Amino acid sequence: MSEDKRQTSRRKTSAGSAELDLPEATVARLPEYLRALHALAEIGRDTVSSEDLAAAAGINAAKLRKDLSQLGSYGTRGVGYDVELLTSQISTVLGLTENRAVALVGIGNLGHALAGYAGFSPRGFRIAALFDIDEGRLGETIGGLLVRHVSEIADVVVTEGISIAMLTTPPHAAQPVADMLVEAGVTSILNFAPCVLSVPEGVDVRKVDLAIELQILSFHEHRKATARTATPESASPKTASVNPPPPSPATAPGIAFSDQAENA
Amino acid sequence: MSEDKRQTSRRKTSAGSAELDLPEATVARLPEYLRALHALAEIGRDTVSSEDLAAAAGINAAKLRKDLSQLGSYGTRGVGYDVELLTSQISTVLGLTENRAVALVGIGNLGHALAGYAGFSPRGFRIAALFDIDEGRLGETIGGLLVRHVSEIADVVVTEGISIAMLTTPPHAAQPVADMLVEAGVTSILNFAPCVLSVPEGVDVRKVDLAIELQILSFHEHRKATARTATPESASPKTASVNPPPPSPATAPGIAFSDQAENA
DNA sequence: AGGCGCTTGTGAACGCGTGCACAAATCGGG
DNA sequence: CCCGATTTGTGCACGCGTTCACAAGCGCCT
Repeated sequence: MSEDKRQTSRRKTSAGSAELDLPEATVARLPEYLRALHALAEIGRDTVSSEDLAAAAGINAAKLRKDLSQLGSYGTRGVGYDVELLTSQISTVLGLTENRAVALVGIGNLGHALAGYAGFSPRGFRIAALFDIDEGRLGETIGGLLVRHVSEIADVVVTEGISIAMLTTPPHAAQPVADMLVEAGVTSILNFAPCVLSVPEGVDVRKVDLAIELQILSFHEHRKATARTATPESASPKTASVNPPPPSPATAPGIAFSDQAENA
Repeated sequence: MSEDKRQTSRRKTSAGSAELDLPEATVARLPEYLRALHALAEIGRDTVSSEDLAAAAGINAAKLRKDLSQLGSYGTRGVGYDVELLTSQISTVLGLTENRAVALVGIGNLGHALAGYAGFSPRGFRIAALFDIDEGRLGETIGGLLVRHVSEIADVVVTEGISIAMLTTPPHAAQPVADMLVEAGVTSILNFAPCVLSVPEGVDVRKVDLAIELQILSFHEHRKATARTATPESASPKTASVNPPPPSPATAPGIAFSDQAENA
């Protein structure tokens, strides 16, 4: 994400906790593998081939094997991967062994929804504090959690041991709030505000901008539309795209896709 | 996103609407440029250098120039880019000249928030229909919009001319709903459910998984933490990362970063 | 009119990520 | 004990994306 390229160039510290620097692309896929593994465990699978796991994660099998090998993973040739072991391995690498406390700043429309979202806790996170600047929201409790004033960030972040924060304020408030969070000791921010954040080195920022996602889709829509009018004879060949045949599992072998929805 | 690599390999159709196939990475950045341009226009700038615009978008200047050049853009050497012209260009390429109608399926915690989110309409989108399967929500209106039953998807998508849908259902419901949407003619889906969707060729799916974003941040937290304990002498050199110096703009030249928060 | 400074646009090198294809390894059966 | 079926782990090549550095172009000032 950030421009930080330099690594400590450490590989595997002698013994204790294996320390390794994975390619960013691999890191971004590990959570998806983890989710797929949970789904597989829930339907009773105890081992998986790379082919099956890749299908469940929506990813190329070779890519998955390379990812897991870089992780120093313990698969068994001729058999596959042990679901439980691999789950544990990835969880450890991602630092999910402890439930991480997360702060949420900006209890507006979106913040309210995230505060009540049940999908975080089974995946390693616990929303430990809510903050807003609006006096009108301060008394409110959401899911048994009190909405505090942003001026309490410094105290609460320390006492709750928070290192990750989600930012759902209006864009004009995002930078000052980010400064407060960093000052308090937060070193990772998930930014939902449509603006660029400036943070000191050592702090990671990931951005989620829903309008941007839609605009990217819009581009492809635009391209598809103009391609359709430009070459109208291509409306029949094979990719009609509108009213396709029964949307059956036309994707991959292995796991039946109706099963994969079985996760929380 | 999907595995669809083959392009129509079309470049610039003779006259009318310029047709060009941009690299995916460029497409993903164009919306960010657009947002930065809006912010610049709001503070009165009518021309921008690639350096300034890149800073406002949080991106490398050379990358920005290459992106815009691929777009066939009209900058002026020695001066920069005309803000209004460039805004219009990018908007056209992204297909944002018309306000696109978007469907939202799954009016739960998150869906409710998105339905009320004010940030879509100024960026080219209009939420035109809400759907849910839960009887309890059917009567409800959000922002003057009625929550309909999913069985009405087929009708409403056609009459409203919807081609993009956002999916905020629980994961087990995502695939069947996606099938219904595709069947109705939707060709782009923004999926918030933590599961893999199987769609026919010609349909684009983008996934937004908030827990995954947190898990990626968690990895970096884990790495930073172990690096700190492994080499405790590095706690002083320069990147203390906790309680850093006054979080001043320690990032880049060009635009003062205190200005960039001024966008809507 | 001419020169100078500034900024764009792009050619070229580099590095990362992806995908193929195969050797190595493991299990089960005969 | 050996053999074949199966699946992992990886060396290698290719392509995309990023970055640098510079030539080309534009405006302004003298």
